[in-house]
Amino acid sequence: MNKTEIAAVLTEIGTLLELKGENPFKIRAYQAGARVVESLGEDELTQRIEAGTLEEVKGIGEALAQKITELHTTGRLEFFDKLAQSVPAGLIEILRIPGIGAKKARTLQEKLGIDTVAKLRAACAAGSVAALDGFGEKTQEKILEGIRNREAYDKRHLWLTAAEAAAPILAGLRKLPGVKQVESCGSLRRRMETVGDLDFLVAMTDPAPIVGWFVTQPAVKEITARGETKASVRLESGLQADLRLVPPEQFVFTLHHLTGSKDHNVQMRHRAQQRGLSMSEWGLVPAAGEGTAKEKAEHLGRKTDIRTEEQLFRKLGLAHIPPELREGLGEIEAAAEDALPPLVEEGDIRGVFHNHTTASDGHNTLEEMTAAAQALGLEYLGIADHSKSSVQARGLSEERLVAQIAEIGRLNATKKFKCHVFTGTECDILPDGKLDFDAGLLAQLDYTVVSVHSSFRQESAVMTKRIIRALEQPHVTMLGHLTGRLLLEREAYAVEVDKVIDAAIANGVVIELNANPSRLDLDWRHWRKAAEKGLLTSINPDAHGTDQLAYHKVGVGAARKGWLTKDHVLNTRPLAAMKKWLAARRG
DNA sequence: GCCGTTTTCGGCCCGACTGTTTTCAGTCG
Repeated sequence: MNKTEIAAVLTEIGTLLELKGENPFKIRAYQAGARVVESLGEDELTQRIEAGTLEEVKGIGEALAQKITELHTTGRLEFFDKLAQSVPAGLIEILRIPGIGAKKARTLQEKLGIDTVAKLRAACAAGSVAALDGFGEKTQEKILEGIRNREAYDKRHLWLTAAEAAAPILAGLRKLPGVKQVESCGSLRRRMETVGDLDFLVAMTDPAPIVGWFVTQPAVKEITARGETKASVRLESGLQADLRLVPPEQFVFTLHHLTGSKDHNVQMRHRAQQRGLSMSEWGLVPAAGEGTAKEKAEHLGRKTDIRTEEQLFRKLGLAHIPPELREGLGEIEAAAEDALPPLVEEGDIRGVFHNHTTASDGHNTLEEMTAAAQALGLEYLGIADHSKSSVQARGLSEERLVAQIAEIGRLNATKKFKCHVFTGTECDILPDGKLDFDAGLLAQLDYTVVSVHSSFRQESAVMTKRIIRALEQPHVTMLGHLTGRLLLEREAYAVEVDKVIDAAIANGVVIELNANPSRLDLDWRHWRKAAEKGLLTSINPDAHGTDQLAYHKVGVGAARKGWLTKDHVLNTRPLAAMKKWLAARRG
């Protein structure tokens, strides 16, 4: 089993234990274990299992190490099989209905024999759920509503979709009287590739009008909770949006808390404890003494001199950790040693490669794309239309590509645009690893992106060999969307990413960070290690229209999550340096 | 089940909101 599959089993064990009413801390240990396994490299996991050093990893003890090893080597786990048999499969689905936790799910099963969503719906319709102790009419109605909406509500949303939904709400909140500070938190602020819900935090003096404004926004479909300092709504798109209101002196603590991630927060609280402090959304207060964290924070509130996250981190002896890095993957250790990298920024991007025009499946002409790139302040634009085998995308024949090279040459010569256009292609990697164009033609281009667009279902070893073979061909500049995933739509194809990374480094090939919001491929989780090994990336919008050229900004978010600096990103180089680099690469 | 510069046992975050209660349990984040 690979690490993703193992992590899924550990997570499911956690869920099953929850349904059995097990010790909550044991459940948390399995969930934490799953996250730790997911964060390890595939190679590292294998090596540790072989060397028996799995227990050295924080969060994995004797029991988890044994179970992970069994899963990795045999692909099965007796403990899990027995556990799964003892819990009806339908209960897990019932647990996903909002308002139903482990306790309620168990009650439903024990008292009414409910172990599927269908039975639950029938019981609600018959009114027998409302008659249970601890349940009532409203709960029953909420469950029915939850069953009706679960598809839309379960869904996560692309980062850009969430960002676009959040923008008008943020802007509106900022304009309200009495509002001092506003920020969106959670995975949106951490720039995760997908977002489950929106979290808005407001520093203010009078909550009532703000809550009133929030729940009456045009995009609001349903109000799910409305209190003094909190409100939750469901937007038309299915996105949930939460609002939190705090006094100004508490803002920074709640901002950090709601930004997360959970793992990061756990580690931060631990660090605070080591310093005799207690950290929470309420404040950073002495751990000793009577009273809750909230009471102490309220008592100290006006006296605290911490107003920014920089100050909050400094109080714990840490350099400022950008939100993108707060995943509990070593950022606190690095911040303690002042070893956090200076992350690449949107403004560092000087030009973009891998863009399409109407010559293949783009929506805008060469000139329109160039004008749009210039309007974005970019110094250069790389065209990379599809090659002949991508028939569905009107891939260019050799003749049409030669004609396009000439056309781009003429456009550059007119000096009509300050933005320079580089000639290129997105050349198909054929199923056997050969390229769709021969080396003679590729040599005439400024650069070549090679990508897989067919035979997605090849075995992992075959796919890996196929891609590596392509990287070894002359005149290959970059590898496009390494795994071919489409977020929330299509899984990555089976491929050994680490081996492809090593081959790219060996052949001096760049691996793109495809910045299309549905791709963000190669995934940010790989970049830190890959960059340390010497891999270079290019943040490519893969724009199929002028409106998509700015996708590189989304890609910068993913690059930042991957700990990348300006030096790791090829297209932060100015035009002259870029020309020189490409010329040297062509040899 | 994990962890330890309070180290092998006893913690492990905790408060808001809801719906059900009649003082609180369950869920959620």
